[in-house]
Amino acid sequence: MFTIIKQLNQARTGVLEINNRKAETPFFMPVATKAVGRFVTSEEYESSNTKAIIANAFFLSLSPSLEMFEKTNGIHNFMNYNGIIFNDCGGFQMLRENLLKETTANGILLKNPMGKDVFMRPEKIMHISSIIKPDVMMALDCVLPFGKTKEEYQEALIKSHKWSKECLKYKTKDTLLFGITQGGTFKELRKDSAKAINEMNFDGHAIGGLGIGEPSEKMFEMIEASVPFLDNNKPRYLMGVGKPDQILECISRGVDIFDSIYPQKNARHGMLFTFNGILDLGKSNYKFDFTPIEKDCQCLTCKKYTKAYLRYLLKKDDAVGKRYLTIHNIYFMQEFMKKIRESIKENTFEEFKKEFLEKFKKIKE
RNA sequence: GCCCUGAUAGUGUAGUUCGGCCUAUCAUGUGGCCCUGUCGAGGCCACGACCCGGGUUCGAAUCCCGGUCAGGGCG
Repeated sequence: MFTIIKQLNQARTGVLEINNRKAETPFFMPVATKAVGRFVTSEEYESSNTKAIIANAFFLSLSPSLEMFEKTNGIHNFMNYNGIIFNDCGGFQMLRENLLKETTANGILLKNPMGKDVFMRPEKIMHISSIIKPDVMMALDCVLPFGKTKEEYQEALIKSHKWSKECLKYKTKDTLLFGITQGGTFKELRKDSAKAINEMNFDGHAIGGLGIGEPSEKMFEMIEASVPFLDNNKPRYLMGVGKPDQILECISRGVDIFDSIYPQKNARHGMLFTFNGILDLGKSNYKFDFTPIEKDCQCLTCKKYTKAYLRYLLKKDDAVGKRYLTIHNIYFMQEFMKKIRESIKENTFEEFKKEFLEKFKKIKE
C-alpha cells in the first residue's frame, strides 16, 4: 500500500498503491470537487501526469443523486479517470460561512445551495463513500477558521476525534481511510491530535486546518509539532496546501501528499507558475510576446500557444483561455513534484529546494 | 459660405431636459496587492477626464456668446 523508497532526513519518496493504481510520493492532487476539474477534463489530468485527484463527498452527494455512481460502480468509471481518487469528507466546508449552518456533537449541518440542508455525520459520509468508491476516503473532521482561541480548537478536537473514530466503524475493504489531525495554531493541541489520530490505526494521516490564513512559519511549526507522532510508515497528507514554496518546506518536514485549488485558481486569474518564477500574464508587456509561457515546458499549452494569445484569451475572459492556463499550472505542479521525487532519490533535494526557492518569486520585467 | 448636431480619463460611456446631492458614473485599460481540503469564469486598492476662451450666477460638465474640431444637411 505505502512503501517508502528513500528517506533523506524527514523528506522521503515512496509509492502509494491501491486498487492497482499507483502514485509515487510526494505527489500533488489537483481538485475535482464535483468529479470534474474546473475547465479541465479527466483526460487532461491524465495527460499532465496527474496520478491522483481529490473529489468531495458533500458536493457529490447533493444533486442530482448518487445513483450515477451506483450505476457505474463508482467514480472512476463515471468520470473516466483511472488514477487514484481521494474523496474529501466535507469538513472543510465548515469554513464557508454561506454553507455552514451549525456544528453539533454528532456532525455538521451544511446548507445545500440547491436544496435541503444536509447533515454530514460519520455514518453518512461513509455511506456516500461506499457508493462513490474512491480509493481513499477522508474521515470527517471539525475545522475551525484561523484565529480562534485554544479552548475553541480544543473543543473542536474532541469532535474531530470522535467523528474520526466513528468513521473507522464503517470502513470498506477497497477504500483506504485517512484520519485528519487538527489543533489550530497550538503546538500542544497539534501534538495531542496527532497522537490520538495515530493511535486509531488509519491507513494514512492528514494534517488539516492549515493554509487558511496563518503565516507560513506558523504552518511549518504546526507540521513539526505533528509529524513526530504520525507513524513514519504511513503516508502523511497536508490538506489544502498548494503554494510551491510551502510544499517544498513541508516535504522537508515529512509530508508526502498535497492537494489544493491554488494552482488552478491562480491560473484562471493569470498567475502562471514556471521554474523561473510566477508570471503575471495580465501585464501589458506580454501583449506582443509570441513565445510560450515557459520555454521548455512540454504541456499542451506551451507546445501550442504563445503568451500573447493566452493573454488575449485571459483579457477576453474566455473559458478556452482558462482551460489552457489551468493545464499549464497543473502540468507545472506535476513536473515540480517529479523533480522533487528525483532529487530525493539522488540525494540532491536540499540543493533543488534552495535553487528553486531563489528563483520562485514574481517575475518582474 | 450657411444651417444642424455633437465634444466628459488611453478607449467606450453616465450625468446636461429643469444649474447645487459632481472633490463627476460605469465598463475597459494600466499598475499594485491577494487567492491554499473550489457554491462563485474571483476580490481589494491606486492611476486617469468635463475641447478652448469669455459671460451670467452665491454656485456651471450642465445656461449664454465666440472659437476649434468632428459628423450630417443645404449650396
